[in-house]
Amino acid sequence: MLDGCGEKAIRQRCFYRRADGKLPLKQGCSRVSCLDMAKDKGLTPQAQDFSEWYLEAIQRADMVDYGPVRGTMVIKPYGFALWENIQRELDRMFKETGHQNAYFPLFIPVSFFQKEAEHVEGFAPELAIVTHAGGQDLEEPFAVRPTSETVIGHMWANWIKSYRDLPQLLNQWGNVVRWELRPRPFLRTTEFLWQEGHTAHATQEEAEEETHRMMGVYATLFREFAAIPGWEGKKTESEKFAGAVYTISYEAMMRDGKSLQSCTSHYLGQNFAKAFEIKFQDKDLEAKHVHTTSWGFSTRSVGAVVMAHGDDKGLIMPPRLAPIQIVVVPIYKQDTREQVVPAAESLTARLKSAGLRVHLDDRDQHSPGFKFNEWELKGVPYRIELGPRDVEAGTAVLASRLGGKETVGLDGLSSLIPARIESFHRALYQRALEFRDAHTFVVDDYQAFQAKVEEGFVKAFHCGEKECEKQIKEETKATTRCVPFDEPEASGKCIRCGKPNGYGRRILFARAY
RNA sequence: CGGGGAGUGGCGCAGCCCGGUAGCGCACCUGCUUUGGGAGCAGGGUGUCGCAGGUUCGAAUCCUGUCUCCCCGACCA
Repeated sequence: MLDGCGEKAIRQRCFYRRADGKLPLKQGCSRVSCLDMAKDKGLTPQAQDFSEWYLEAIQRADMVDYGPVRGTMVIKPYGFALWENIQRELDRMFKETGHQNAYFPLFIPVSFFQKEAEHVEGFAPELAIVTHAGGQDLEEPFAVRPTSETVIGHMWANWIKSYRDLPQLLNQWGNVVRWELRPRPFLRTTEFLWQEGHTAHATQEEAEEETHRMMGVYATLFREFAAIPGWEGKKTESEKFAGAVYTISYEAMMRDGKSLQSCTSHYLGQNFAKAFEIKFQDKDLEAKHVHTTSWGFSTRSVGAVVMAHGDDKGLIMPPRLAPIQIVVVPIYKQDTREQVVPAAESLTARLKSAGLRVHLDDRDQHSPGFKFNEWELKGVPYRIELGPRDVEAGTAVLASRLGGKETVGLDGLSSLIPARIESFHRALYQRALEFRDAHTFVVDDYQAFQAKVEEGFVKAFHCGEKECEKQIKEETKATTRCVPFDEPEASGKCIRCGKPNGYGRRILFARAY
């Protein structure tokens, strides 16, 4: 029999499928589909298997590879470039809101985690603990940080004496480790990169204001840069951060209708202040505990960008964050090469000096068609095709990743592209918003709830009891995502148990990553 | 940790039942012809067959042990 893509290959992301999208037969496929490869090098369609699509898309776009230890990943240059662009914008906004960067140690004494009851309970199962170092067992084992509230609290206890030392507005860029049982690249990895902000304030009001302000920064990043609409709202008791008084999150919808908790901001009250004795003397001469906050945004957001915008051709990069905003593909035969390539080079140089992130794909070993597909897979917003006919006419073909080609004059390109990038951003956001709204349902009976939660987000009333929430999760796989801030006040009966609603409005449910 | 599957060139697989010294496709390298939507031909390199024992004249293949990975469930940015 023929060999090639057996059944296992289908499951384990052999990239070659039949052109009709059907799974090849176990044996017949084999070579048949392999012969089809030349014709069909596409991704698994999203509608067929979204999670398979995701894994193929990020690997073939060359963003990521698996690390040797389970649950770890290598972020390759193309993926890291996206993260760097996210970092740059966030870091700028953190500084604009008065924060300073600092760095706290990776290793934290295990005993620190035991000082805050909820915190220890929440994080104990996923702590990686070092018990052996320097050739011998350690007297006191230390944890690899899963988050830094405890070390920072410990340091603050020394640093903060007076109300004059407040507020503390700190941010740290770094890595954390959480021993995850079911990892997926970007979405859930054992080690991940993030930013964690930590602030300490004299009053509750000020700390709560900070909690919301920073969620606002995150929302700006998502809406204005990543073009991802979402819902901001408060987490229910069972979904909040371990050790927080309350948690607010940004819930974004992926193209399979599932929710991705894309970042969180916590009001920690005086929980950590009491556990770590962070006290200050106030103006009224009283000794008081500070109020703290923390807020985090991780490389998970890279997964959000992929899953919120991508289509069957691959990624679609939001242009304000795209590592490459425009790719120039010269098209030539041997005898026209000398004519086309220099023109493409000078066009690239002009676009670069207009402040755009441009790449000239002058590889000789690939055909233009191959390059078109590859850059579409990588999600580059705009492509400029430049061939001999164009050079002669002083034009170029401008192709958008959202569809459509047009012939444009070479002279005006440097001023045309920035405007196009802005309209691309708006169109991408609009597209995501329409998708989100088309997949969000207001529901009042449990049967409809069960049906709709398979298609997207559901807004419904809930009693607010943990046990009831748990039942819903078991029965539908859906969890409470948040109590959205912009949801109008209303009253009604709990979708499942019929008791009076506990939040004064409908809350958001969805299956989540 | 419970249930299922798999470890063979970079990737995906065949070979194993019935032991005889490893093969296919893709990728990669070289050359020529190509290049406006995934190019063609010719030549070439690539393996401690997951690891450790055992059986045997001989093990990818049979036996024992062990490790790892993937999928499904309970935790999470």
